[in-house]
Amino acid sequence: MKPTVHDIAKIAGVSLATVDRVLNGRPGVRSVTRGKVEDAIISLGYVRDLAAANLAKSRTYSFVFILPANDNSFMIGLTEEVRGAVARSSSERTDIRIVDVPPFDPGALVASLEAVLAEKPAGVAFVAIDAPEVRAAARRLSEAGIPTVTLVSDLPESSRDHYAGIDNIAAGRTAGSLMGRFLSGPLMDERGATVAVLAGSMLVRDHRERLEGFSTVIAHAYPNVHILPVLEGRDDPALSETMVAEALRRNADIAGIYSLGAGNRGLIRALQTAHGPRRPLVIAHELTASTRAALSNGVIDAVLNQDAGHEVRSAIRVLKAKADGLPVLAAQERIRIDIFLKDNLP
Amino acid sequence: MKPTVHDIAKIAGVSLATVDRVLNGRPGVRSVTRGKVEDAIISLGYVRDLAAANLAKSRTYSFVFILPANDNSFMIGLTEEVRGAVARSSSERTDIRIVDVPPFDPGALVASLEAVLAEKPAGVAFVAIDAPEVRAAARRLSEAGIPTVTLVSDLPESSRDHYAGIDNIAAGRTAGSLMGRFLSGPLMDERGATVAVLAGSMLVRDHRERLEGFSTVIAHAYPNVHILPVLEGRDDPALSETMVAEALRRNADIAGIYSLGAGNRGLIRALQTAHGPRRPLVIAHELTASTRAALSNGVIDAVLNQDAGHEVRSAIRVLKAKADGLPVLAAQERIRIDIFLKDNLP
DNA sequence: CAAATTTTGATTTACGTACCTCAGAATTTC
DNA sequence: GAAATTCTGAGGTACGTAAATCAAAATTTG
Repeated sequence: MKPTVHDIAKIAGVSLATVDRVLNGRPGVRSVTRGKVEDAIISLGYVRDLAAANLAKSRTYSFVFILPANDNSFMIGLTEEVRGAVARSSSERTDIRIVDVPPFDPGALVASLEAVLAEKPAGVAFVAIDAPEVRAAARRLSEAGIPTVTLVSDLPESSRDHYAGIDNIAAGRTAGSLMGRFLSGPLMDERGATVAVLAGSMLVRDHRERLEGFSTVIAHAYPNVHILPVLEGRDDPALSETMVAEALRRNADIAGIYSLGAGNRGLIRALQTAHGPRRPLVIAHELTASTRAALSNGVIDAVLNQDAGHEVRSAIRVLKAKADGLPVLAAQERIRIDIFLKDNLP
Repeated sequence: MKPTVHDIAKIAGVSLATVDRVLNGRPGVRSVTRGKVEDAIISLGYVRDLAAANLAKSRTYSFVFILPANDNSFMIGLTEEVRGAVARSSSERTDIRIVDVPPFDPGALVASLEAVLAEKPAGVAFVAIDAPEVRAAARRLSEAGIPTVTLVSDLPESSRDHYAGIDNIAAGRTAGSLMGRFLSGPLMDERGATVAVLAGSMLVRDHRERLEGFSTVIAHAYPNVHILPVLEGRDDPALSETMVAEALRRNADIAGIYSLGAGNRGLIRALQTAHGPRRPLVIAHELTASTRAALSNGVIDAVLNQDAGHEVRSAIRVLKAKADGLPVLAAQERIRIDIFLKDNLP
């Protein structure tokens, strides 16, 4: 039988009330008595029954998810996943609220974080923007004892408790390695090969990190692959399309394209209308309806993906664990970089 | 406020006892009364509080994991993951027991399943062997109302409730696609390229399926890649090593090796001692200490992996859900094929 | 040493559900 | 219409913990 508070009281020779005071850190216990109770807890190997405790407290975990009101497929999918979690939340004693913020706007994010801080939720998840004022707001949350998790985009060297997202440098390295290997041979002559990079904005940390990883691997392992200046398409379909089309026109010898942002719809349109000597090798990020279709019909060769559903569920698990002061299973919470070819599409 | 049984009683105009009889399918309720209660349940949107119910029943889920006593790294890791789950199980109202069976022995597996059936656990997970008698034993379990999950290796067209493992045909296709792309160019001349396949045994379903996927992609997309007859190394390090060494000696032009079983330690040793004109391109399965090292230092080029921890946790979640009659979140329970290059090693 | 303060015990109620008993009401059977 | 049977209500206890009250004991303070 699992030991209960009653067993502790019996072994320690104190009353239930005292055990309760020790367990819940309430005042009014001499240190000698506290010691006796703690010894009993250890010797019995007591672990609090969380289900019973939550029932007694009639506790619900109230979490807030702050999400950018972005219109790209990935962010829409992410929001959808959080909605799904909201739908399931009642049966899991969680009460999840979604707060929308304008995208790429540190000030708005800070304002949201402040507003959220005021209502003292049991935990906050947000898509970070890498700015000092955001870091300061995160610090105020953690100083108020509110567990915080960054989602998709991290805020390193801050007081966040956890990051639910992929390692973007590793993602860029992986893209670089695939690009190098796929290009070696058929698409590369003795003069080397030229590769274009399409990003959203170099102001966003994820994009910077992916480019960094990509460039590093290319420079070290595939020195005869040349990377053109980055095209910043602001994750906008129309802008991305014209930029890519323009680049293809100007550089007939583009052998590969790495799309590290969310401008894939435009990229795909540009590729479908272009008619160069040969189709460039394309590696993109995020499996959406359009990238999936492009992968199937050979317009895109590989897609690196982060599973938004996993990220959301992981964020919730971590927030819950932190709220309960429980340890986090690191292996379970590591968000993986999925590599999809047309052959392993789910 | 979430509705409770008390609210149902009030709305339906019956007593708590009657509500309880309806909710738990106990006899002694006229169909008219039952209807009133059911209407109230629906109109209130009542959902039973599982935590409270389990507390009242002082219920623990008793699950049994039947695992082959195999000595390869993957199975050892899998067992380790189940052990970890056992360690955590007390705090999750689960009581998991591990049963060892001799590997590759359908009779022994059936005997274990029978023995387990006798003790009526709340759920069973087992690594299936594709044999009619195993299928029959699984049927008896499900007829007894015991949820069953196959782990790592499936038993298709059986009465199992769920399969916690990867799609091995897709894994083989992915390996084929990577092999074809990586080979095209530097390692392939106009005469094409030769590829060797190292398997454990063609009697095991996973291995057959991986080979099937691999061969299909190669035949369709890379017709000038030739696959040598499969080497069956029985997942034994020594045997695998001699078979690979022998093959390399006989076929100096082997450009690629696909290791789809668990004979990687032997394979790596053979590769390290061989000194052909150029290193073959190697794709293997399962990220273990040895494949990880080989990936880092370039002996292996890509590793396809299934995360044993995820499989075990998924199996437990599914068994729990089935035991409670709850739906399963398919997206969460899909086990993915991880592709590791040296650049995205975790 | 008395008064004030702190510490502890005993007891109770509550959370939402399960399960049991027993009495009384309603219905069916003869 | 009486007897047998089936249904229903009222009430209780339990699961393991939280949280509160109030009295009694121990300790510290003046």
